[in-house]
Amino acid sequence: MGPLKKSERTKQRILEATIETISKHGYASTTTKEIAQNAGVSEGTIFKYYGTKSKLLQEIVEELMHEFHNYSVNHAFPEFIKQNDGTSPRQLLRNLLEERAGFFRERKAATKVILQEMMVNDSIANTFKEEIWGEMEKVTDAIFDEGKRSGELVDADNRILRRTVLGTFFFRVIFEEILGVNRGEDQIEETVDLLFAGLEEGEE
Amino acid sequence: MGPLKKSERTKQRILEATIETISKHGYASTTTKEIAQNAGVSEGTIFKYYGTKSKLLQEIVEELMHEFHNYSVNHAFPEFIKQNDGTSPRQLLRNLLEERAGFFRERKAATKVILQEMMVNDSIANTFKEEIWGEMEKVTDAIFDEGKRSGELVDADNRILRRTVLGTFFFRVIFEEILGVNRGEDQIEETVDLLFAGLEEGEE
Amino acid sequence: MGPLKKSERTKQRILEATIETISKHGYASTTTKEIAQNAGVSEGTIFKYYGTKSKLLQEIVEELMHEFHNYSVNHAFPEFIKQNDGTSPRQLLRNLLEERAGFFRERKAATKVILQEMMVNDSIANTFKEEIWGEMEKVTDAIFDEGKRSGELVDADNRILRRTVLGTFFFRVIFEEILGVNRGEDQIEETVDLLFAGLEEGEE
Amino acid sequence: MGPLKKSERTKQRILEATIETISKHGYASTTTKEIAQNAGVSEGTIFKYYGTKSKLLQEIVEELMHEFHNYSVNHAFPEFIKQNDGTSPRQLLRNLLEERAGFFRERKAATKVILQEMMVNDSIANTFKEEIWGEMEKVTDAIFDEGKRSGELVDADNRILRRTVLGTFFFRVIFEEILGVNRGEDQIEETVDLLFAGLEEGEE
DNA sequence: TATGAATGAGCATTCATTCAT
DNA sequence: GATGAATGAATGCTCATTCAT
Repeated sequence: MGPLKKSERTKQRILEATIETISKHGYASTTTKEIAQNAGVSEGTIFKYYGTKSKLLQEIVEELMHEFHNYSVNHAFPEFIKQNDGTSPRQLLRNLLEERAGFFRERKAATKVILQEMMVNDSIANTFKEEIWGEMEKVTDAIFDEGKRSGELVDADNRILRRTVLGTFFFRVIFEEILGVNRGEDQIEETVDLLFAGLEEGEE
Repeated sequence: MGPLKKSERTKQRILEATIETISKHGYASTTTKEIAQNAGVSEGTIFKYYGTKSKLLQEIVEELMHEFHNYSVNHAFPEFIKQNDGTSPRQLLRNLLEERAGFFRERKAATKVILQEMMVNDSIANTFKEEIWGEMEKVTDAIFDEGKRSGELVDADNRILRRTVLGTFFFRVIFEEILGVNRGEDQIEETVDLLFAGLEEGEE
Repeated sequence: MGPLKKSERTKQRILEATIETISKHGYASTTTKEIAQNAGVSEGTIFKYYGTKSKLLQEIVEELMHEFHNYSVNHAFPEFIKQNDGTSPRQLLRNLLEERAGFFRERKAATKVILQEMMVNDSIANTFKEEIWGEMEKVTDAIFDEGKRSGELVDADNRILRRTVLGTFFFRVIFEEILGVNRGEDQIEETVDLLFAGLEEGEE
Repeated sequence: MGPLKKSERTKQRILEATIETISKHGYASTTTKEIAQNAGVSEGTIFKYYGTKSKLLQEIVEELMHEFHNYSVNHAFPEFIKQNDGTSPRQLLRNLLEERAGFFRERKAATKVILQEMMVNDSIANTFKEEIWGEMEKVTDAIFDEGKRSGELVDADNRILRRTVLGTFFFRVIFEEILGVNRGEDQIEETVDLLFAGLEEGEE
């Protein structure tokens, strides 16, 4: 692919400025004037390309969903299938969570925008549930079911297993990365190991 | 105590309508007109009692913090100390999380308001970190340290233990209760049990 | 007359607070809440006694006009008539201006209110022109005419004589007393003497 | 110079409408809606150019002060110095007052705005005292001192001389031009002559 | 293509006024 | 007689949006 046309570069600059700005103050408190300043264009230009302010938000959501979907299809699933021969559930989840944490970490601002707006915007909440959550349900179900089938995993309700694994994961992504509580330097790997081994000291 | 004075009742009605309304659309998108309608008072009355829109938000945060603090001091800590003789860490955490989940469940709308605004309002983020998170760090540290001392708990970094326990907890409170993903009927108890036992089937 | 009834005292307190408050910020920028606080009563009480905010202003104007009128009839005119036998115009004006300066000086705040509102309120401007200015025209005309008849005064148009005398007078009252420019300690007497003698050094 | 840019013309139209409107009802009673209608623009446009209502007032004051200062430096002072050889104080004051009366007469509305607000706005009162009054003190002091030195002027305190001359002047400007009392057709010249000769008929 | 001038509906906030107690 | 609770119309100001150039 050749270099982007000038107008495409302008569109992109606007989108980036929008993500950056909204992630700081929220969609409703961000003005198109502010976005225009941060993007280095006039307000008129924003409306030329995106029509309305709310379409800017839609665009952010759609872009992230699209990337997430691509990522799943091109990255996570093939990997999972490839390893499906002998890799342990522990290792599979380790890999999965490590990769997805990376995905969101590289898109911290856009992720924050979606988390913010998810709470006040039903359409975004639904998109999240269907696209992101739905996808994670599918993958984890596959891992859990296979793990239980092979006897490697405790025989618990997938919903509870998922809460444990993804709760820990989202806590890491949301609270630690974005809000900055409980901050540390570790890899997610040791957390997964802990989950698998349990918090209680095994007696022998 | 006798019945509230009329003006106190009005103040309370306004606050409740504010919580309800903001929790649905977010602070910035909620108009004082909307709040007034939902509270059944005139806009003027809102400003008579609360001065500015942002003080309404402050009031919500402060009230929740105050209740949380009272709850911790009067409820959680005494309970914890009373049981500190022989109760296992597993049981202590079960009790703690069950109670706190109840606290937030009873204040679902106010909790949602704080979660929303935490992401765009530094002052609220800090209040959360100091008051709520700080308190939960303190209690869990006490439990973890004592558990490790008595050999009942695995010897891991408190930060990682906490991520596992509180991640699972907040996931339940935020995602399940408020966003409605992964919804089910269970008690938090079985999740704690699972955490303690580990996800992996012990071999025998 | 016996002591004022309680309600009369309250009315009076309100009026005084109104004069004091309006003289500082102007009628339009003064709120009834502010007046109520300064008078130590509730806002409701103000409306009980005066009905509307603008009637408070009317009342101030009317009271000052009434006092000015009383003052003229009971004080200035009899004095002027009594002295009308041989007193010089110079002495008559000295007395007149000295007394009226005293009148306004004792009612500085109310005078300021009227000067302020005169510029934006036609009804008050007319009252001023008719009551105060009209009266001063009448008295000065009498003095000027008699002075010219007796050959003691230069034969100039009364309008120009009046501008000289009353301009100097109002300058003193308005600018010096109220705005504080050109401030000093002198009596108005020497100014009148200067006016009569002229600014130019007579040659001899 | 070419024609003003469109935006400059709009700014100017707003300022003129503001002066005209405020001079009629006073700053506090004038609404931005009213100004917008009189200027033929939308309210938004006013705020685009001036930010706040109070900055509009500031702008009026500053513009008048700027013009007055330019006028003094470019007009009055050079004239005064040029004539400083043999012109009599009487003639100098005649010229000075005639010119300044013209200055204010050409800016009647803006002058009225400043007089109104001077009484309720300390910052404007100070600007008036420092810029306008201060300048007039300086010029009149120069004339008075030189007049007294040359023996052409009576040996009186400058403050009293000034009250006589400027009182008469401001009376003319404020009361006659703006409030319409004592109205006539004359030039200020004869008033100055009267001041210099004195009100009293010289005996010979 | 991109701008900046202009708009007007909508917002938070104020304040004179009413009225039950 | 006096209060304070409540009102709602009006205000200054913001901001997404339009459009001529």
